[in-house]
Amino acid sequence: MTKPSPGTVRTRFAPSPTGLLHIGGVRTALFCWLYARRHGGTFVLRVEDTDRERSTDEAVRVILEGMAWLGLNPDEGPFYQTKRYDRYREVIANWLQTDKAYHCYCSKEELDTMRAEQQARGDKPRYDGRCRHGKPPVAGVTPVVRFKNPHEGEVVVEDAVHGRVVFQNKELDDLIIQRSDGNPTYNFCVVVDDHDMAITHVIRGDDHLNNTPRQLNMLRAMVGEGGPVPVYAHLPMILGPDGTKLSKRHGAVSVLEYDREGFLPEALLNYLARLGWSHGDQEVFTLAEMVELFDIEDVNKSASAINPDKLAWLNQQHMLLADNTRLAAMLRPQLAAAGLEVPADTDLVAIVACQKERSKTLREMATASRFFFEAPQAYEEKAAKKHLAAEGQAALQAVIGVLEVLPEWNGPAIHEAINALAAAQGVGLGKLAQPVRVAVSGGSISPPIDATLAILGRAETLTRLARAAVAQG
RNA sequence: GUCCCUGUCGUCUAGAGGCCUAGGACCCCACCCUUUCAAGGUGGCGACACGGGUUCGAAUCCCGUCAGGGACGCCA
Repeated sequence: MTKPSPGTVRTRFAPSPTGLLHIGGVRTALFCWLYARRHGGTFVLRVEDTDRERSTDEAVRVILEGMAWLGLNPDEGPFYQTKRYDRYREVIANWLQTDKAYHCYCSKEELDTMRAEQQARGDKPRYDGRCRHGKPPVAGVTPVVRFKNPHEGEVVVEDAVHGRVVFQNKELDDLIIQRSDGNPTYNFCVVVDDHDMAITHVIRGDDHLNNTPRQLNMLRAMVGEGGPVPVYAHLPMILGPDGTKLSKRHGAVSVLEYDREGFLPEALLNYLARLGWSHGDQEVFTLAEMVELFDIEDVNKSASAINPDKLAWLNQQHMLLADNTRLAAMLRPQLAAAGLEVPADTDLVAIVACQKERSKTLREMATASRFFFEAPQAYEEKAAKKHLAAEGQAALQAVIGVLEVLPEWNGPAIHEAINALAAAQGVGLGKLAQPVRVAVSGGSISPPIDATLAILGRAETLTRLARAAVAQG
């Protein structure tokens, strides 16, 4: 395949708002977006809402908000198919007139019977074309419109990820392009839109590979035999962690849920990019690197299961890379969701700085940071037993002694003071740090004690130490 | 049932006939570092679905089998 020249590439992401946008759709959107960015092209967003029964405003909202959150902004659109009905009717009228389509009066029951018979014979169920050569209108029945698919020959799909795939026209049938209620159908609208929007690369899930020959036949009805057709690229499916189809139980949740759970958009995107695509041994990619390195030719053919552990790991990798001020702003809503009030003078950036290497997500970070905002209600039993007994009490008193008189309250000063005390007493740092940790955090886990106390402030630190120093019997 | 697609560690992947004793990553385990937890470092466990060909040589090419998935709607 020849490389597209700059500025000519046009890709589209065409979700249908019948379910909430989940990571399967996001991966498709990402590859479309990356390909357009990589080749200096145009990324189009088109909402395929011709199924008016099942499309919801909520689903449309999730698509728009989700893509905005991820930064996958369209260069054109969103377009809505329901706003293009005049155009679809125009094409259908033209096809009816030029004998490329015809009215079909078959009832649902009739079609069901026909399919049942075919199944019983071991045939592939397909419309047998009984109305194809003109049948008198049936009174009181509004006909559907069917496309006249060629009977002979084959359709060749030159797929960018699967290679050449050949279908026989005799396997296809005359599909309905307009329902009896007048609404056009999916496969038809896709063809008209991809043509009208001058899409050069159709990148979508490989569940659409089987639709491609029908679409190619209709496209040729529009542009003629030698007319331009887009490059097709059918991406492998994404499966749930157990290797089965993505479902509500695992993974098929709204993409916005990942925001709520404290994932970074670039981490999700990085994770999704590595599903079916790779660049040597590299695991962590910035958005810029993905744009620079991505190519549809390097995409795999086989389906892949999502791995929540790896997503979490990648999220931490990206937090480590991210700017602390930005992370602090993202941490705020997580703290609020955890029911914590953040005083105006809190140094969230300092909290982020010491927590990000010990958190997989921002939600985890919020949870682990609770004690910065609330004094411990109780001490973790095991930790208290071990560190707040007689020996611990003495350690706390000694620490209180040096911290009370510390001239400056900052990390290095605290570090030095406690180190000096440990040296003077001839004990390891742990002997002092652990009791302090339990006293201020309520448990045995926290960032380094000097950073922790610096953030907490002198007054709060001394209050908590004093309380712990007498708390245990 | 018919047609189409896919098959490398548990998972994501590298691999374009000799660089493969099959590499990396997540997970798990051990050790190092260490003030706890992490992060980081080192090492370990662990795969070419099966059977036939082609070839001096096959994870790689061909055929078959098996397994998984998709499509077959007045859903998209």
